[in-house]
Amino acid sequence: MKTPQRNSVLNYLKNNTSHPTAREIYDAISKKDDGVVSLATVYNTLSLMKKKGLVRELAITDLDYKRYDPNVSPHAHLICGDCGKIVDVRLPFTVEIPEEQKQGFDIRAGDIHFYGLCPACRNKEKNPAAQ
Amino acid sequence: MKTPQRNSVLNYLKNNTSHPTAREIYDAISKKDDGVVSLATVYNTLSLMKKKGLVRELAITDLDYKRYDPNVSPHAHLICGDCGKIVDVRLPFTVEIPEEQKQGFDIRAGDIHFYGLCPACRNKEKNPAAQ
DNA sequence: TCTTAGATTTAGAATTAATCTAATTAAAAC
DNA sequence: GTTTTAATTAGATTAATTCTAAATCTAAGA
Repeated sequence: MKTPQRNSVLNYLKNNTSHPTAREIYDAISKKDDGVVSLATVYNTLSLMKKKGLVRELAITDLDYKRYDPNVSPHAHLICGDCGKIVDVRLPFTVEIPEEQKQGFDIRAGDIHFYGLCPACRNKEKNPAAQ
Repeated sequence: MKTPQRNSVLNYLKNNTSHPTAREIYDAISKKDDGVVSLATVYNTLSLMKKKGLVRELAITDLDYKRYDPNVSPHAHLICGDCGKIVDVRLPFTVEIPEEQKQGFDIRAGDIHFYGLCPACRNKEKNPAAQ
């Protein structure tokens, strides 16, 4: 059903590559649209969008919150273990499990996450004093 | 430091391919060894093992708890979206990001997760009445 | 073997993301 | 406009994980 709240969430996520948490979405919308949505509705809407395949939910090791990605085309993620920044990567190949390794599973989706340090945090590590 | 509690956790994880949660580890040890360890120590020990590279922590979309895998050699995971079962898969190739796509990241680890239905849950879906 | 300093364990409290509940409000069908 | 159904919401609830501070162990040196 079309509601202002759902439109707000949809609009906020459209072309958003920051992989926000539910609370970040809530905070951003609340600031911009002056309180048109509650946190519960953000969760409800994300759950709905997920069911419809409009958003991917990302659970990432070492990050405490679920993150949401409106880009549902195949891609991997680079995650900074220091600042938590997440960026998209389009891999120039597809990763598929050979049939004989599937152990009877019917595979329907996949996540590929790479962990490391982003450029900014690499610098910080080299020059801690520069902070 | 060598303690009975840490040994318990280590032994429980050795060759364990069930990807248990912290609580599952705690429950299993408590039952077998009759209370030699507290839940806090299980968490402490897992955190230590993680730091030492003896265990991998898995955050998996749709599963609410972190899971632990003592198999730290490169491999992917198949995850059943219905019952939550996780099994290891050794891929016959390595997945690496081309240098020009790394966006300055220093990559140190990776997770590859495939989501779908395990054989048992595929059957359940076909024959719901057979339940 | 005894002592002791430092590390480990622990119960229970605290934190907090996410879910649930039940009442209010809004949407859309007619 | 009325009615029916779905959506929103504040606040309570749940539960994984972390924190705290006190008690207990470990291991190495005397």
